[in-house]
Amino acid sequence: MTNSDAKRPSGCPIAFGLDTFGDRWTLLIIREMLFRGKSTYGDFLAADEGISTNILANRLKHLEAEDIVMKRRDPENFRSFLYELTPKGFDLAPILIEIVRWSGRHDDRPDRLTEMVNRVENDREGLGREIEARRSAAQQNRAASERQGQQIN
Amino acid sequence: MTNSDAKRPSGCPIAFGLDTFGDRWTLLIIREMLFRGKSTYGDFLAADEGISTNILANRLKHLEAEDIVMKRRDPENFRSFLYELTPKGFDLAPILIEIVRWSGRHDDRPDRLTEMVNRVENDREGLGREIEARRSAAQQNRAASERQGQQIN
DNA sequence: TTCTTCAGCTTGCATTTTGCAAGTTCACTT
DNA sequence: AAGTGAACTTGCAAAATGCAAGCTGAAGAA
Repeated sequence: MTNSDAKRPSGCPIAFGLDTFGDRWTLLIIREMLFRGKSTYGDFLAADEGISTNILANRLKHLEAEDIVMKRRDPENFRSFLYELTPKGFDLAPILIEIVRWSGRHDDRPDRLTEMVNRVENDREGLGREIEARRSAAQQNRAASERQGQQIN
Repeated sequence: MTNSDAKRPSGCPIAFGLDTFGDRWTLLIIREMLFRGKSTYGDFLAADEGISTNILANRLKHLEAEDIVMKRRDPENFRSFLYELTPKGFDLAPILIEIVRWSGRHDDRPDRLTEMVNRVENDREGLGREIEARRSAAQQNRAASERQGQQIN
């Protein structure tokens, strides 16, 4: 789906955002990339929530079409692919961080994990640097791929 | 749905948030309340995106169960109801604001409306005050309702 | 050079969720 | 007593999701 065939062409930026990443899985895939440095199809399949393979394939295709992720061959393992966030994808970080903060305040289940919440509340700078590092690494990779005219399929 | 019967009990705060408000309609309902001061079932039905009545009823029930909205009779029109955000609901504001900012940066459709984006980028303080005003008005109303032991159905 | 494995999908089908339209209830209004 | 407006509820068709099984193409093993 590109921007022009949005399901809800209401002009509202909230609606636009939800049309782009507002389903039950997309932000979890982004989380894997942004906060956990994951990058392969198998990584995403292995995430705790158990996304099914057809949905994952569908969402990755959608995210590529939206220019939120880029797919390229893994230069170290040529039968695998790497999915990496674009700048547009990295820009989703503040949204995810605010979701983490909200959940940290309002999830009162006894067994909730607080690692990510603690990170966001007590080491926002460190987290920011980590994400920034991933962002510039991704940029290096994009540049390198372009230099090599790298094939994608 | 209460916190304890989450669809994805992974312990991740992102997953928790998505289980609570991560469908295609919930945040649009919240938007009507938070940014547009809307409060009735009819208001929500009339929103641009055209939510259907059964889905709306379902989501409002869910939001009430999650303590994100409260429902009470309209004291000025006793056959109508008012849906108002709780503090937990108001706390969603930063998430919506970050979605607006992201869309402002990345929605490049020619006909996109920028009113809300402009507001967020150029009058964040004014917007903050407006939301804060709604929050304290809601608190007054909750207090008043409790004083009167107001019935809800 | 064929055989196996691994990563990344695609396909088929049952279940669930969504969307649309029509009908119901209850509190007023006339 | 009949009518109207607001807030739902119900029934059913269409779409999305979830699960399991199968396919494909690159690498490494035999």
